Amino acid sequence: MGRNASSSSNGLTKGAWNAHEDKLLISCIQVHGEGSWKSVPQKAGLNRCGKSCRLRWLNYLRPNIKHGNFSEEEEDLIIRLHKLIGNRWSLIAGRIPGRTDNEIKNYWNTTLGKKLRNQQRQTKVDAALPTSSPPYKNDRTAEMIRPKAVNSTKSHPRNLPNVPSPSAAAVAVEAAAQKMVIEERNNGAAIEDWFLDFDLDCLDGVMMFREMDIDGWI
DNA sequence: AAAAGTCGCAACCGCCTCCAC
DNA sequence: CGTGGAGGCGGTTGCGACTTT
Repeated sequence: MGRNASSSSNGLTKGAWNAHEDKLLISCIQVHGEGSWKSVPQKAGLNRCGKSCRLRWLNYLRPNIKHGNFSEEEEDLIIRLHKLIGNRWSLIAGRIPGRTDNEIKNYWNTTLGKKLRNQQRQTKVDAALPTSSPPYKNDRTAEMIRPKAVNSTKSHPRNLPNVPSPSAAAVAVEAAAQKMVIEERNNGAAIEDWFLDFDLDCLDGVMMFREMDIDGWI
């Protein structure tokens, strides 16, 4: 799968990696560590650019990377995180041990996104039928928002979720997400991580409120 | 059996931020 | 303070594998 090996205009090899190249890269990193990627090709004796080496290592060769099907728990977590923070794949990947941002992104673009769109469509059909169950009931993904692609979310820090009113928990999520933006700018990843935990708790709160609302409790 | 269509995923591209100078 | 290079990220592409007709 992937692309055939070919040479770029600057003479560097492009396309699919072969077993020999993988071996060279692995042994280089075992010896020198994940230091400066620019110097890795030279150290490893590879005719690749540093970026390509980095990508190959991070997405495929790195130890403890899980390959294969996503579990239901992982799927659920991806959906929840995506709802919360949008297409920030590296951040999502950081929450799912053994999965890479690229893999999650691919999974989303192929399997999950499609699945959710189908569910959404089904929800609309159900909603149109007078005897159908209320929307959202037992469906955490009914309001999935797929943010339009932007060049870099670093310059557009958040695609904030449109959590439905009138839930008080929704307000809390919104506020926490806004705070994340500010704190991210000011203090970096540690704070972001903390707020992500907080937001996940809030998201559970939103779901609870929503179901209570549907059930007529509030 | 073979052509056409679809899917899945590794890898590339281009933009952004960070940081050393 | 401005600049340039490196690393990181998300979007997109290319192509083999698989499925359908």
